Amino acid sequence: MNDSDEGSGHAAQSKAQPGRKDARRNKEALLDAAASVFVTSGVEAPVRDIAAKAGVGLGTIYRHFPTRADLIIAVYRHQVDACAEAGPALLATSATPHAALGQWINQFVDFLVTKHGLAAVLQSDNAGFEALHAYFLDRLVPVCTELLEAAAEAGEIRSDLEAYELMRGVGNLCIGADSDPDYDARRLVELLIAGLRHTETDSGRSEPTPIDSAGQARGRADTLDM
Amino acid sequence: MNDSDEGSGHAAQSKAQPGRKDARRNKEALLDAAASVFVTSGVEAPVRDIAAKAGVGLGTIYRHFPTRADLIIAVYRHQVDACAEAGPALLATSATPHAALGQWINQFVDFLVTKHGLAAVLQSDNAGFEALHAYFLDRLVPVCTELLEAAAEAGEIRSDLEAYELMRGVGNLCIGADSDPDYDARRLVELLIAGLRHTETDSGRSEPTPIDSAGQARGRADTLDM
DNA sequence: GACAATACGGAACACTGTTCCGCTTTGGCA
DNA sequence: TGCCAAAGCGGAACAGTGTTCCGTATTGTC
Repeated sequence: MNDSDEGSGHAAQSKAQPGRKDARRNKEALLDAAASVFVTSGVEAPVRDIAAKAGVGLGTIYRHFPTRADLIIAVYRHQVDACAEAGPALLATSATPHAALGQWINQFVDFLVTKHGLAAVLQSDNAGFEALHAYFLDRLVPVCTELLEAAAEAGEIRSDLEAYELMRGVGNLCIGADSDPDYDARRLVELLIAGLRHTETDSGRSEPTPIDSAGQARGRADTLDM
Repeated sequence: MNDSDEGSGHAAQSKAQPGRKDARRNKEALLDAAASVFVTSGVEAPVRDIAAKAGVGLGTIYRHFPTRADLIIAVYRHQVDACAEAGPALLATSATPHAALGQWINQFVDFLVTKHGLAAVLQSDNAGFEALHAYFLDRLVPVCTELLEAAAEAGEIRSDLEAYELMRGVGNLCIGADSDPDYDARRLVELLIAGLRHTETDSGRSEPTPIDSAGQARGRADTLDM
C-alpha cells in the first residue's frame, strides 16, 4: 500500500524520486523519529510524540502515513522482509528442515521481543492495525508454510498445523515479553515447537497428542460457565 | 447472582449488607449490564455503554468500581474462583496429575476464549488493567503450581517451568481466539502442554529440549536487527 | 521573478477513561 | 408523620488518544 522503501538510512538508489524534496526529507525524518521513539516509548507511543521528535506537524505525519499502522509497517518493513528472506536461506543451509524451522522461528521471536509492544499491537483486533497484521502475515506465512511442509515431508513434525496458526501463536506468546523479566517468550515458543514434533514412538501419525487420558472436558466450559 | 463484595476486600466483613438499598440495587444493575454488554460488545466496550445499559450515570459506575478493571474483575470473579477451586478437585479425581493439569488448563482456556477480548485485556500492559492481571494471577497461579508440581513429582513432565509463565503463555495464546475462526487457541495450548511432557526417552532430565540441532542463532536477532 | 502545485502546521473533531461537584434520595429519629 | 444530614447520583468537564481539515508556506518550473 505504500512505497516508503526506506526504513532507516538508505542511500537513494537512483533518481526518479517522486514528490518534492522537502517532502522526502520529512518522510525520512519521520521514519527516523518513529524508530527512535518506538525504542524508548514502545510502538504504542502517541503520534504527537513522533511528530514532535521529527520536528513536524500532525498533518505531515498523516499525509505520509495514512495510519499509525502504516508508519509502523514502514519502520519495520525491511526487517520483516529480511526475516522472510532468511527462511529459504536457512532451509538451504541447515542440517534438517526442522532445524531451519527452529532457527527461523527463533529469529522471528527475537525480532518481536526486542520491539516494545509490537507483538501486542500485531494481534490487537483494534481495527486500525489490520494493515500491520496483514503485512506481517502476507510476508511471513508463505515462508513458514514452506518450512513447515519441508519438515513435515521429512517426517520430523506433525503436519496438521497451518503456518497461519503457528505464526499467530508465536506472535501471541511474544506479547508482553519485554517489560516482564519473569516471562520468557523464547522458552515457551520452544515448548510449542517441541510439542509440534513427532514423539519417537508415533512417527508417522498426524493426530495431535491428546493432552490427557481422560480428556472429556473439552466441548465447552462446564463448571465455569455461569 | 454475584456477591462481589469488594475488589480489594478489606471492608468490614461482619456487616452483611453495607450501604444504602438503592446503591446496592445500582451495583447489581451495573454488574448485570456489564456482563451483558461484555457478551455482545466485548470486554473493551466503552464504560458509557455499560452505564447506559444499566440506566445509571458515569459517576455511579466509578463510585462502585474505581476502574474499568475492577468492574471486569467483579463480573468474572466467581468464574475465576470456580476455576481456582476446580484445580484441587481435579487433582483428587483424575487418574494422574498430568490428566488433572490438562483438564484444568482446558477449562481455563474455554473460559478465556468465550469471553470477548478478555485474554487480550488480561495481558495488556496498559496500566489500568494491572488489577485485573493481578487478580487472575493471584487466584490461579497457586493452583497451577500445585498441579504442575504434582505432575512433575509423578515424573510426567519437566519441572523447569514456573506456573506463572505457563499461565501467561496460555493466556497469551487465547488472545484473539474469538473473532478468528482460523485460529484455534485450544489446539495451540495442547501443543504447548504436549511440549511440556517428558519424551519417552529422556524421562528424568529437566533440560528443555533444544529446538534445533544447530541452535546458535539465539542471543539476539542478528540478521534482523538494523 | 512569478505563480501553480505541492506540502506544511496545528486547530478542531470524535472518541476514549476518569474526576468532580451540585443536586436528589434515603432512612434513622422525633 | 415530617425532618434533614449523610449517602448516593448524574452528567458536565477534563485529559489523552487517533484522525481530519484547511489556511498558509514552500518549492520548483517557466
